[in-house]
Amino acid sequence: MPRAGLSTAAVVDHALDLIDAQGAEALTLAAVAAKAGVATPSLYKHVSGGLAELRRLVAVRTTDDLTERLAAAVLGRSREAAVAALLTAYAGYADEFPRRYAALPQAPDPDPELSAAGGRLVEVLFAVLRGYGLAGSEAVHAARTLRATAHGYASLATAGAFQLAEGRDVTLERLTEVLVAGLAHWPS
Amino acid sequence: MPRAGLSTAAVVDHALDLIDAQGAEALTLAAVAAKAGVATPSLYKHVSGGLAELRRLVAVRTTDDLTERLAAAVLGRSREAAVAALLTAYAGYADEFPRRYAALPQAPDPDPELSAAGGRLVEVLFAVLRGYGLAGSEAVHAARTLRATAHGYASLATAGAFQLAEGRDVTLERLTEVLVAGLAHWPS
DNA sequence: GGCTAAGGCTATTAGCCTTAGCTTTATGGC
DNA sequence: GCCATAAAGCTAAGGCTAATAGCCTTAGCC
Repeated sequence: MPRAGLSTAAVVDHALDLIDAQGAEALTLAAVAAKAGVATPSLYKHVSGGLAELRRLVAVRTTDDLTERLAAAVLGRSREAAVAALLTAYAGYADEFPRRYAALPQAPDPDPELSAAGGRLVEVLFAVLRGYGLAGSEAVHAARTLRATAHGYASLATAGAFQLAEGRDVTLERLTEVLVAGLAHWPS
Repeated sequence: MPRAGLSTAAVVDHALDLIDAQGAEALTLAAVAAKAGVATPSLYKHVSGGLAELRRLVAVRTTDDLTERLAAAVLGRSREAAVAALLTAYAGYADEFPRRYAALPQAPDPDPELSAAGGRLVEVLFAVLRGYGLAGSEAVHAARTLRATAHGYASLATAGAFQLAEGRDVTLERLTEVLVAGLAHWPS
């Protein structure tokens, strides 16, 4: 029995493929093992915590991917342009990988690694807010506002909540305008 | 074997109890049956679609409960007061039943009944927007903005994403102010 | 050449969902 | 008051999954 040459990262790759193709429900150790050409228990050599840890790893990977995109999008921009680019990139990621994004909240509850990934994402938001001269507690509230807005839109969009004929793009534009205006006249 | 006097609604009640107490992961037909004092297969008499349908029913019930709260909160208010009351009520519901709210996106994907429940919720938002003279397509975009904001905040709050020391209440205040201002000067 | 560690495997257990078919209870009409 | 029938429960069984235990083999290094 030749080695399959698996690794933790490769297992996560297969997991993401499964989720993207069939949704979070389809993420099962048996399915991942089949994709990897390996027996189910062998996965425990790379993902010792079993299914729960795999879900956690998927969430961390997704969050980090998203963070990278956001960082690239805001690079070299500031204020309105940065906020607009951020929201566009955020929504774009969710649009490109809807099932993956929808699977994010499936991760086990309070996890240090996932929190750290969230922290890295928030750092990008803080960087954008620096252009508005926001710091300290108000920057925290503004960052939460930014994140809540982006996540709320992405979450509803991927969940198929926007069923009326009106284009989602326009909604995102309006949302962006409201947010930009709100940051420009931040209440404090 | 005396009758347990079960009904679809009672099954959903038990499901909600389980979710509230132990999270969405704990929602299993076996556990519901145990709570109801019934053998597992008996549940199929009331929830013919099995676990998937139960999850769907839970989501519908939760959405309707939330809608009722929102409707009560905005009753007799308009404009800023209505928006503030709406967001407070929305966040309050998620805060009171965090696991139930977090379980919402677990429902099977495109479902007519759940869509209808979502539609009823959106009707409340439209009612609030009437105070702003918004109608037609712009009202749709504004309603989505409203919903995305409320859901984004609630979703992140229940997921434990707000870990810094700053109070969530203040964040919600800021979010409300931004939204109120955005609606007052709606871009169109 | 041999040792060690890592990466596979099979076998097994336990828990769950689901279907099928039987039995009992309650109810409504006569 | 009795009986037919539908609803509501049951047991039994099948199939899927995660997870653990214990074994075997490969790869690499001393």
